[in-house]
Amino acid sequence: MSSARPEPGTRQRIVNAAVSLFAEQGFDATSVNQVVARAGVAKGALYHHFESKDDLLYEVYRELVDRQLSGLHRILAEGMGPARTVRALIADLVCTTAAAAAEAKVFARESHRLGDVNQARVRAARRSIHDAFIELVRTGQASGEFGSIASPEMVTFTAFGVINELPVWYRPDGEKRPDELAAELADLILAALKPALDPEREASP
Amino acid sequence: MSSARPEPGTRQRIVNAAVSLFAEQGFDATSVNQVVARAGVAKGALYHHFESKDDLLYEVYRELVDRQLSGLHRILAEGMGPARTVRALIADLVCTTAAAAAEAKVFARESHRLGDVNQARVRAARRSIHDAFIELVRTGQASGEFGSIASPEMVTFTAFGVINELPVWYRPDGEKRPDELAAELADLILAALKPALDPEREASP
DNA sequence: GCCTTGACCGACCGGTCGGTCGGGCTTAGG
DNA sequence: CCTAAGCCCGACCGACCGGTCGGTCAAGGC
Repeated sequence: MSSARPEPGTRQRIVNAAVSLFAEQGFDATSVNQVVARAGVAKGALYHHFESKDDLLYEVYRELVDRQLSGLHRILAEGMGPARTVRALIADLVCTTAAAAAEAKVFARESHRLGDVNQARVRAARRSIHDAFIELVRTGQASGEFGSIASPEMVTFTAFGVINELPVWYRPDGEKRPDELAAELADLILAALKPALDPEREASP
Repeated sequence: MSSARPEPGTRQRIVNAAVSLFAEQGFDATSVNQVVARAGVAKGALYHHFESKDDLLYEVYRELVDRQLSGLHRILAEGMGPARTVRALIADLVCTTAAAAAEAKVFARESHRLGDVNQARVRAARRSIHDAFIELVRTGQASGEFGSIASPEMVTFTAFGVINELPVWYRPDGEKRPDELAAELADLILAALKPALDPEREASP
């Protein structure tokens, strides 16, 4: 009973300590001694569960990317129209990022420190999310539901730009909840995607 | 004569080497030995011109922030309306960032590694640019020239989000020139700032 | 010709880093 | 009770780091 979170277990404690320290100081500036100290374990325990310091960093990335990818697939599977899908994707990404701000901060800052193999893996996943968003905008523009003021790429870079920077300025105790921020951002992006308002075509009554 | 750029001089050579290495590998992962090797000087030369490795990093920041601040003041001094000012600011920031992509990459990634004093200085400058943009949007919304779909803060975070991420995806040999990217981004932001088109109020005939 | 100045050199230093390894403690099977 | 296996401990290692410092050398005033 009360098995909610009695104790995270050694491995998870190490990951948690690493994430918070990496977010505070950066990956290179954090020593493994600091990590094990905060986790309350000895160095041997870390190297029992992880191959290297880089492996530990990769674990952080893997968790976050997995979460984002599963969110993407879940939303795409619902088969909503472009506008509602864009809104849902933004909401999911913003809330996920806000809820894991420390991980996201590390993610944005230290991607280059990953080894070649892991870096390629993370980049590929990242890119698939990116491409899905581009394709979504393109589809909406082709069907006329979206306007074509900006290219799908620019819209996507913009949306992901804010989201990636979110860990920098988001404060959990701020005045706006993540879902409010998400709604506002979605409003902004969708406003920029409003079709040109030339009243010809079919217009309203 | 022909004094255009005969040789950058020792100090500048060190800065250039440092910027490129910091951009490639990150600040911590770059040793001063690597810097002096690429610059083609000895270690003593570096410590003759700079107090410390951090001082060298600060030099990079100072140059970039100075350029951005002077651009901001120049544009604000022209006294154009909100829309044209927003467009000019975005154009300036995008082009500046694209032209100094390596510096901007370092800037975005390593700000936390600066010492307290220098960090405060850089943050203050950064923030003043930020605040000027927020104020600009707020003014435009108050006068009715801009719509109020999104808060000034969100618009600003969005604009600076793309710009800060630009060094990640911008390629000098890409198909779009920086000024084209800037125009497209400005179009996007201004489209999101279009006033609501509710036909009541004064409307057309 | 001599002396001062400052840019630059590079061997060297104390300290810290990521990573290792022999061993202890606990649990389960026999 | 003994054994085996997995988890974990922490003293320790060699490499390398940022930074120092005594010295070299060319330029220019006197």
